[in-house]
Amino acid sequence: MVTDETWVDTSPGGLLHLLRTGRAATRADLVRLTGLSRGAVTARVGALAAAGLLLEGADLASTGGRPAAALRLDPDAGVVLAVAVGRSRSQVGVFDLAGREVAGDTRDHEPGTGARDLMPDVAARLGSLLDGLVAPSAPRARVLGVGLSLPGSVDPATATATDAPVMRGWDGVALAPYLSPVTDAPVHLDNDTSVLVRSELFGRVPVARDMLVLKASTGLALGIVADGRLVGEGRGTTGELGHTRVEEAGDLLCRCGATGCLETVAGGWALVARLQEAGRSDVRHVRDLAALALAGDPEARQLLREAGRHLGETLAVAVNLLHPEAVVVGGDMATAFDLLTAGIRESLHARAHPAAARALRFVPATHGEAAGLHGCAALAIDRALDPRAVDALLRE
Amino acid sequence: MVTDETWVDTSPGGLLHLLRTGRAATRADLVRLTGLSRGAVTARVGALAAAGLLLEGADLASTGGRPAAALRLDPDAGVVLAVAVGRSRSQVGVFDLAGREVAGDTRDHEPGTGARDLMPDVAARLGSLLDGLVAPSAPRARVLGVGLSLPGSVDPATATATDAPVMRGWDGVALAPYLSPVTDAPVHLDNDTSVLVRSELFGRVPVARDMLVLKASTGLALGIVADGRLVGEGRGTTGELGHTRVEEAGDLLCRCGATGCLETVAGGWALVARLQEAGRSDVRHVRDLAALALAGDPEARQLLREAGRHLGETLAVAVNLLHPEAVVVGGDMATAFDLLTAGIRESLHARAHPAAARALRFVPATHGEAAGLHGCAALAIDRALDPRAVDALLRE
DNA sequence: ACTCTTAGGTCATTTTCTGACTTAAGTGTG
DNA sequence: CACACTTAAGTCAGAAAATGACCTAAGAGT
Repeated sequence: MVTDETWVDTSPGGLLHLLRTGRAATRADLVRLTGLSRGAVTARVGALAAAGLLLEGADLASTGGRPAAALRLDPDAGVVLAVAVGRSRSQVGVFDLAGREVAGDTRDHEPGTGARDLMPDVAARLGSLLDGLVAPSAPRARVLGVGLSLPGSVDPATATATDAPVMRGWDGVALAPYLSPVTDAPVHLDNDTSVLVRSELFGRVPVARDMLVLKASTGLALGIVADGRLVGEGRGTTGELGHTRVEEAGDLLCRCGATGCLETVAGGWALVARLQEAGRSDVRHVRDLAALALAGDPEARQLLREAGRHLGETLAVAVNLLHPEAVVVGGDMATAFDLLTAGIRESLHARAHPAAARALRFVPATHGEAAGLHGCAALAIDRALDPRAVDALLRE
Repeated sequence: MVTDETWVDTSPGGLLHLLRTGRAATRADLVRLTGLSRGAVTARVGALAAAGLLLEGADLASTGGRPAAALRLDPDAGVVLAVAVGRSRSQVGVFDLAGREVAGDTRDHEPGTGARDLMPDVAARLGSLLDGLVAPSAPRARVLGVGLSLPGSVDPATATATDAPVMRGWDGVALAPYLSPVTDAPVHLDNDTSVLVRSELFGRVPVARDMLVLKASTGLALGIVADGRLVGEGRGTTGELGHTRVEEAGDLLCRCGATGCLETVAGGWALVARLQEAGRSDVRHVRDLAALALAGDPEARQLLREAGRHLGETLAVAVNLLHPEAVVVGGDMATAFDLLTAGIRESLHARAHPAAARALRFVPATHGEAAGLHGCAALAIDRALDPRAVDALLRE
């Protein structure tokens, strides 16, 4: 194995990538980082600017000499579409290339709604969002890609769900065709947790080079970032956390059909079920549960904290194995961040290596409720502005 | 994040890397893989051959046209030294650049022997191994590097152990100076498990792009390979498996000072202790235990199988999280591979996702008892023949 | 014997990069 | 407040490197 972490892509697309990810901001930075000569950098930057991808911003503060001109991607060089489909909710949005939401729409649907029913609706909503945009003259022409996420395993190559037990009516359905009325830009599908991880890594030097991204929602999943990269990127699956058998779950029946899964004691669906059994029929969704807890409901608080404790026990193995610096908490339960992490911390300190547990920081997902959607946008943008894609664009 | 898995290093060193790792064997392969023109490849191959790094082997079988000339690294362009220090044993060796052991020596030492006592001995043994070599005229001059491994955490940058609770007398001692009488080639230190993983990845297309490498020896550790790369490479630590608290261990006191660690029910030291308590004072080491089990001793077999079961329970979390294709089993317990994996399989099927567990293959470590040592050699070779190092060499 | 296929070398042309020179635009100082 | 100093960035001739058309080599198939 070669430690090529010092390697930098010196192609024009590579330079744009350095600028996009915040590792460089000026031509001088690029010269330093790439080892390229000033001339070569000037030429590449010129080409990127000519292609309308790069903007020369205001001068930065001087550091004792001539102030550098800030370079940045032109966020309006195009837009991407983002679609995050959940069990009972779908979010769609239009994003600029800086990853900012330009327009968006969230709608609930009946759990169990299949692709054939939901996707035309998604396409229609995307279409009207695009039509509603004022600024760009011909917005549809400038759609550079679509990022789509689903719970469960997907095949990114064909943009098809492959194993989505929670999403009946999606397995094996090719999703790209549904979007053809809106755009013929490439459609990228990934797992909902992968996409959550992406939203944390997008366009900046990440919080930590090694971290875990917990998606605590209806189900439980874990994304792993090692050396600043998403582990298993492009495989369309992420860490199954929810269906590991744990002692405390005993013989409780899980929605996956097995018994004793972690989800039965710490998954959102199980917590909601527990409240409902206790007569709280107003609680229909994890979001309701989290809201109740935030409002001070003792039962909900107790449940979430307990869930955190159970979660922490399994998480401890991951922490020991990977020695991450941080745990990012996303998903619907993350609304009650403090409660959940308090529980996790508790059992982590009991179960994991003391040094590893102590050093751990807990951070809420950057974009909160819309983190998944932002991740979908990040997916599409990263693909559209992939160094090699940009190079190909410039060659035209 | 950019999926640069399709990226290939087209520098001369990059070509050598492609040849070394078995992804290319002929000039034509290199042309196909790199997209470089024939001329460019010819020039680079020529330069590598002129530097004495590359050998033109016999012609390969024709595939309907002129047979291709096989290119391969000259395995005798240099040697590397390998040193694997364990709790009670040190292995040293001289390896050619193809990773073949040219000379080696294994010696037991008193557990607890410090660096100050052992390292001069290691250096002396390396010196006499080198002196004993017949083939190369001036062998010491051709030592391209030293690979060294220790149990516990290390700082690769300074070649110093940072946290080796099992290895008192090694913490904070810079190891490179001890080897200066033998060679002034660079000394590379890594964790024993990292090095085990390296031995699996070295010089070939790996068994699986995603796999776990279990080191089951006195202690328990896990190396993770995702997308063909060692996760956390260069951090000098690997997956702590042994010190995760598990239910079954109850309040058993671990050698780390805590209670309830997995090691207390599945670590080699604990199994040996258990046999000794039962009056089997002839069993002093995990190797004795494994040997007994292989010889049919029912008590030893029972213990190993049980250890496998405990191990599998924690391993299940890793399997669910990472969906590996294979688990490579190394370490002293791996001698009793069948017993151990039978136990692991059992609880894995009970605890992990059925699909993930079913697809899993169990494979013994390629180099058996000497896997760690081979890994040390692999470390030194990979560093010495790193594309950028080779490029630098050619520029001279 | 011949044609086809694949491997591999050669070299003039083209592409690309460097590196010295120049301009620009700020800071600090006597 | 002129003047040296520092940092940023553009320009272009010369140097370096890659390409791609053309060539030879050496087997298989018929």
